[in-house]
Amino acid sequence: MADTLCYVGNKEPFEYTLAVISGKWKLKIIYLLACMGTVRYGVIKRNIDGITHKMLSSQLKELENESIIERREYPQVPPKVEYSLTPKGKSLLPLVQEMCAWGEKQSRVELME
Amino acid sequence: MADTLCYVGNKEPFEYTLAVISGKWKLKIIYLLACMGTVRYGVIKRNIDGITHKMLSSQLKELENESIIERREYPQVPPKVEYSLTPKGKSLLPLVQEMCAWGEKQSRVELME
DNA sequence: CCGTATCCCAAGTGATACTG
DNA sequence: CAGTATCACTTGGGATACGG
Repeated sequence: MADTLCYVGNKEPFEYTLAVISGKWKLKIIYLLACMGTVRYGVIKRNIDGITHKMLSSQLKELENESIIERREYPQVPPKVEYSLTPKGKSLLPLVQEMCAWGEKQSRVELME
Repeated sequence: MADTLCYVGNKEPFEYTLAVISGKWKLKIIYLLACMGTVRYGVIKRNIDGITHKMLSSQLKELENESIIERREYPQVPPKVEYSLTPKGKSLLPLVQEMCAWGEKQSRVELME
């Protein structure tokens, strides 16, 4: 089963991905940006149920540090900041799609039982 | 960008997957079982760095409740318990593979920069 | 509007011991 | 060996206020 999966003595690829996407809200943020493209801070906040100001800020900053998302600030008053996926972030789209596909499949399976 | 991803008013598939795989150690456990097949409790513990007895127990139980893994107990002394992926768990393999592939790709990208 | 700092509580987690 | 219970503690993260 394992031959194409297990990197003997080299679990880094999997661990690396895990490190990037783990974080209470990161995948949700990535998913949202994948769906909505370029969006303002407030829009993200309103679309992620239950997230607090503090958590959104910190998660966005971490994703930015990992070059998954891009932060664009407009020099105006009141401030306007938009976030979007970087190329690296967009390269996560297959993963996101796989997650969607799996979730869909499961709901179909449940219906059949 | 969004057409194949965004389920307007229906984020359930993504959220459902998220619910299943989120948990501090779940993906690591799934990955390990994907690599090693059927393994005993103690082997899992020894192969996941930093996990405690309590955490491993609770995460295994949750994954079992979600039908991702199967628990098989042998009626002997001392006890022997083996865990493995269920069909539902195995259906997560593409996701795990995608995570591995992405991690690999990133390490190559970094080398080129 | 967006970001950060501070305070503070409680859920989550570790250590330990006990049971089957 | 595998699992559970208890207790104590750490720390994630919520509420709030202030700053740019």
